[in-house]
Amino acid sequence: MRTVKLYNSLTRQKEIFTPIDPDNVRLYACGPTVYSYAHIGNARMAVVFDTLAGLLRTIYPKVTYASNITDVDDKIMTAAKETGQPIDAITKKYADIYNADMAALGCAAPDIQPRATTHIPQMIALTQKLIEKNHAYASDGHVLFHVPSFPAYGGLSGRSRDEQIAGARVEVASYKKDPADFVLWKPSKDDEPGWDSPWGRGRPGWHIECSAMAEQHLGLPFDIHGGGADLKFPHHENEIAQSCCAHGHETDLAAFAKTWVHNGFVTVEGEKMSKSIGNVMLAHDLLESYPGEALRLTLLSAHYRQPLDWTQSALEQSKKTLDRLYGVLRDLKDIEASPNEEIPTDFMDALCDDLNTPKALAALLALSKTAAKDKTPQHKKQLLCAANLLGILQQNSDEWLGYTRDTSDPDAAKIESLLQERNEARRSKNFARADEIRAQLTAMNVTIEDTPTGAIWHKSN
RNA sequence: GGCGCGGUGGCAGAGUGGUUAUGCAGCGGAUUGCAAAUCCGUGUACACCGGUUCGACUCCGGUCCGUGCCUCCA
Repeated sequence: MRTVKLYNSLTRQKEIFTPIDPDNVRLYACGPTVYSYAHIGNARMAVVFDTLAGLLRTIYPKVTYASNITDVDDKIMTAAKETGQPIDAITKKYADIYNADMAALGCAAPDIQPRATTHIPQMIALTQKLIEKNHAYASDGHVLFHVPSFPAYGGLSGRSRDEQIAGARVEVASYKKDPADFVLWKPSKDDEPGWDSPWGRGRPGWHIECSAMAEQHLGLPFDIHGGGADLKFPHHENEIAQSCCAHGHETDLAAFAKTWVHNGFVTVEGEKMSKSIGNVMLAHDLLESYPGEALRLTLLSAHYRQPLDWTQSALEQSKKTLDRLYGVLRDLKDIEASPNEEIPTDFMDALCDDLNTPKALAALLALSKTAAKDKTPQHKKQLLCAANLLGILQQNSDEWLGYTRDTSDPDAAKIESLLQERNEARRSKNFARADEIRAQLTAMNVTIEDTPTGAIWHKSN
């Protein structure tokens, strides 16, 4: 059987991935807080873990992929205040948009998409457990995790508690026993969302939800926990602290999740993406002008752990690459893909080596070259299988390339008649007129190709 | 200040102790009335300085530069 190697942030090395239960590989990735449109950084996380889940599915009989939606958070409350909309309206709206946008990027829906607000009792129970075990304390309506009670704290991000305090830029709240302590539960004002709890009406801190939801839906320990690199500290560090301490695994950081996978950051045209610079690229907006597959390919064109600079030219290049691949598929239209064919070894080797998508893509391009030349059912099938694993080439090639005829298009008749006229002109060697017509069609976004069997055209976009 | 990551040909981007990454662009050619599309050919690039080695872009040390995180953040 094939094995996958993954870089484990917890051990800081590439490891051979061995499932805890080979009959059910369990994967959790931290999803978005739904207060706005998903940006290209959110999309990278979704695409990376979708691809990882897909790879694992080709190897193991069952994969359970959970990715949460955070629907209670101070940022959401702020958005509600600013827009005057109710909180649930906002979270529902943006959760739906998130799912639609990620689907457009070729991401399969996670098997489980838990929401924080439907897991409040589990979070309260977990918090109580931590208090019972003296890892947390109630203070001034808050419940805080007491970091000094967990000497192993900091193991994921590799920083000692003292270092954090030295580097802290934030004022220490008075209700904290220790500057590093973090909130498990906090009180809500009357106009804020809240739930009854043993500590009064309040709402959960950010980190506890993932601990509670991962435990409930996947069981502990589970195989892989993922998310953006920036979540390593404090979010993932705190998840580990909560979950390990609640279950008496104070010395074993892997008692929550065995393998930690973090994707790198996305910059935009060389700059950090931020609201103040105004360069936040929203998946939703990009999908207006580019197909989801082009966005997806761009996100997979760098290794997932490397930083990715999002540029217009990278996006154009992805589009071009897809055009060429679809062109190959179009040439193979009449070839029936052979029913069962293995995914090519070098392609799989690349993906299995810590999800090396750029290398896999190179293998796929080599494969497309072979397929275009040999035109065999086997090669076609291999190409389709490999592309499927990357989540590309899922569409009809004619449609992608603009060869399909939309009869409702008001230009269609005009294009046809111009093409006719050009054919006439060419036959009578009136090339000046023929070129004039081509220029006219080019202006209409129509590209002509003269083939041995006659001229064909497609819409260029 | 602390912890981390990275500097590869015009651009994007893998990888390796000694052998072509790949793609885009460019250049040359085939094809075409001219194009388009396609095909063929074409680039000894690995920040700098030392060290280890028969041999380093790849390992070690240092320098410079860029960048991320340090309790809002995918």
